[in-house]
Amino acid sequence: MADTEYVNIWMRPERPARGPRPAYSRAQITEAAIRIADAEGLEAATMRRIAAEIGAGAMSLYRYVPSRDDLVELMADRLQGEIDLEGVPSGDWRADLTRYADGLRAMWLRHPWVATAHRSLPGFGPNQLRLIERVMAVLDPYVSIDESLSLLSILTGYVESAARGEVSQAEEVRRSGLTAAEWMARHSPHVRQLVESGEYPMFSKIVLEARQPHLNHDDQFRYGLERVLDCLAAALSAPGGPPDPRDETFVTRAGDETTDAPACPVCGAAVPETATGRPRKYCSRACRQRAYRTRQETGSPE
Amino acid sequence: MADTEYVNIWMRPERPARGPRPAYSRAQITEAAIRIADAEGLEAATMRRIAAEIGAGAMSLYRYVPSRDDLVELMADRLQGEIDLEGVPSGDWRADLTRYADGLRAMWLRHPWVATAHRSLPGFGPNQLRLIERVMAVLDPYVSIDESLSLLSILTGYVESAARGEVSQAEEVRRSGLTAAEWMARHSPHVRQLVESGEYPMFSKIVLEARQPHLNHDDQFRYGLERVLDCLAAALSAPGGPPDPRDETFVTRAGDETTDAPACPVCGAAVPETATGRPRKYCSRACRQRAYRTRQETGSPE
DNA sequence: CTCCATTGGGTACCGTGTAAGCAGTTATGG
DNA sequence: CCATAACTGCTTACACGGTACCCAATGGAG
Repeated sequence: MADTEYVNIWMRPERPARGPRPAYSRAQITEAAIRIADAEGLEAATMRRIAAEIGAGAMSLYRYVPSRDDLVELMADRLQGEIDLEGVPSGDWRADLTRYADGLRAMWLRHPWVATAHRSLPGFGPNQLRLIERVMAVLDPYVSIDESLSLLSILTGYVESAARGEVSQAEEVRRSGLTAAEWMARHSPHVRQLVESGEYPMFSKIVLEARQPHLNHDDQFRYGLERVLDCLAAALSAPGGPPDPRDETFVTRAGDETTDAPACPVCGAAVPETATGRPRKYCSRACRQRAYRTRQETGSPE
Repeated sequence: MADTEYVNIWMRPERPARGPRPAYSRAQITEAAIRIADAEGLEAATMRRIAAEIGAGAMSLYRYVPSRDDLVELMADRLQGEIDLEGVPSGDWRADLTRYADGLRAMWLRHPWVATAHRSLPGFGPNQLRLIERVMAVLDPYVSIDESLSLLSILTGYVESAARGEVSQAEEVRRSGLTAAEWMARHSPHVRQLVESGEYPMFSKIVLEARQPHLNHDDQFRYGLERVLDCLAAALSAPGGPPDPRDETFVTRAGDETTDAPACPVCGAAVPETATGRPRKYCSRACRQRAYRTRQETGSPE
């Protein structure tokens, strides 16, 4: 209930104006969490474990991050920052998008747990925003924004879907504690049984005839990627665009919350009552912080 | 420990040979769990909650299912069974795949929690196998198994990616307890701030100019789907068929397609062959027009 | 009939995220 | 200079999660 006024992790200030120097930082916590998740999976990155990693108490983390979900969001955005698109757009859209696709996939493979953390929603994190700037600029000279969004979502969809496939097998293997070969060996009886039943001819054909699944993942990926890029190339020159829409804009007026409780002067949300009955002016610690900073910056007495 | 010999849920027999009649069934439990997950999200489908739903004790479920993860797998496979592909393949591959895509997306929208449950790995469940049989048979007459796998993974990747986007917003809204309008209103200050900062021109352009994001999701989906199907169509009619995965250099060969075939001077894509065999310079009318416009603006003779 | 594998149910354990209150630490007002 | 407010990291405590283990009841096999 507390701190509900911040829509995002990104809207919430990291450091307060006064008081002792924080011993840690969001970046440090995020880094530790990523280290653990890389090694043992996202579910191993519990609050206690992360805190132990940096030598803090479990609850201390909540001084920096309002909840674990928010921490995961921080982690996800940090990951987006790993995709290096320096110099993009270069003028060669195909090369640029190949680089983007490779970078995105490589990031997924380095951090298999993104499959769990990823929300497919705009998180508005700084790294994601920077990435959007680069990638969206690639097709901008050729097509409309709407078309750019559509085409790039096809590309990103392909990359993430491919990466998800690679990653989930790796995760399965990791979780089972077996090697990849052992995993395959364990599953083969079932597969053989399915094939021998004769009920699944296409499945059997895949198992018996297909060479793709046994192929180098890199080549598999690259082949599909070329197909997708061919698709984009065709679309870049296609007549017309997406269907004509009409709708109101995303940026709407601020919410009109109606509550009878005293309103927080910073965010306007209802001020929660404390158990002690001590009157509060702000709805949360964070809002109080913000008010102080604002007062300091503006020199306002109140 | 005791049940390690079973690789899968599917390998484990549901009912023992002897003893009292079980009071419940896997199907019944799965159904109840799906009902709860549909209404309140996958995280609400706890063992205790599911058991309560069917009037059993929490631990009783473990007589039917070895773990919650396995139950989730049962649920996921049940969902695959909802995709009706009766009569597929019909001979019209494009219609078949459209039906598959629509069915897959509709299933996702009915059960938003698949985004969490889905593992992108072959689970070898009966419904998934049946689905594979139908879908893989669609392109089987035209291309190799390997090509079928590649192309269909592009399609499935697009559909799931699109559905994941729609669903995750819906889930976000559901979890926050707000209406979609309220959610947007809550986020708009941050968006506005980002736009007004001037640091993110492409993002701003999306917010201020794009109409797609506010478009009917169905239309958005269908537009991208047509693009993907166009891509498949191009691959199906590629000269000489798909590259042979056994060929170690098939990757570069796939890349060379654009240079081997005459390339469109505007977009760089391969110029498609016409049914009449009439030679073309540009890959489409739009590219020709674009080249014409450019020529006029720059005054270039060619 | 007896036997006993299997049933559904209950209790208990450990690990999770996190709310609330604690004793120190620091910046600020007087 | 001090008193104090605001903040720090930490500890305790709680509700809830999956599930290991034990139980009496049940009903088919012999």
